[in-house]
Amino acid sequence: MELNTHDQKKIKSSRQRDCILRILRSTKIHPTADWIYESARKDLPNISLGTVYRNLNLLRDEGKIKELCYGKGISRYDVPHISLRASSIEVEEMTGFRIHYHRLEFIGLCPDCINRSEIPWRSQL
Amino acid sequence: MELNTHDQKKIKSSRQRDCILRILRSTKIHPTADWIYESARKDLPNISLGTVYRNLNLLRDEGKIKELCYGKGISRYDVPHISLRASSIEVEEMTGFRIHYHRLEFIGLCPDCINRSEIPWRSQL
DNA sequence: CTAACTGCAAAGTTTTTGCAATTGC
DNA sequence: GCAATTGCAAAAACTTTGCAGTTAG
Repeated sequence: MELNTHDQKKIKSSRQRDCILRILRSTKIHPTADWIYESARKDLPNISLGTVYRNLNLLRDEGKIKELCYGKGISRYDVPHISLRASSIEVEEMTGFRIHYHRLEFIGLCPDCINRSEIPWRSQL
Repeated sequence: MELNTHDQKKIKSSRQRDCILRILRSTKIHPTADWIYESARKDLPNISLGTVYRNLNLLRDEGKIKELCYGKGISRYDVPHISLRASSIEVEEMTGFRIHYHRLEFIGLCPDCINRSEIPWRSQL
């Protein structure tokens, strides 16, 4: 068994995939596969749900879209803790606060500094 | 149709539920329902997958556990953006930075201030 | 006692996949 | 042309639910 980096098949365009991406880019909600399917059928009445799933997976693998996930499906379970994945709603439920906004910062090295092995932010701590 | 706050049934203990909670509290991974089921069968060979699901939902409703969620099940899709759910790894992939740590803040009203309708933090903006 | 809980199996929901036909390059 | 893509339908994967029997309080 060999790993061949040339195995990746080349992607052709298709009206179905274009339609799905257009739908995703023109909505503010985080639609489900089924919502996308119903939406796409207005343009392409014969599109199938299987095609929607195949294209969503393809677009995800390409990095063009992100797959989010809510409380259904293959779920994993954990005892409570505040993590990066905590949502404002979860924080509200935990604290009784009414959350208005949040701020998320990532601190690290830029690509140049990684190469120079500098740690410029450490002196600020 | 009336909403009766006394409708909530009272919870009895059960060996099955105790076992599930014990498993969750003694592992560092985020197990799937099926992993929990297989794990629980070592103690209770006759436990059923349905019981595992019922108890996980019950414990979630009680707030004793959190349901997490990875790339399967009822998924929702979105075009890329940095959101609360972005992980350090995702940020690294997007930016080329090497992330060392992050900071997450939630800003809002405490329970008392909600009642007094004060917005003390607004003057700081 | 009896309401909550259980195991089992069937049903429900969401996603993937096999296949023959179609389409983009 | 030929590989990528599609529609369709069947299968797979995951979760919920109905029911009759069991159990905790």
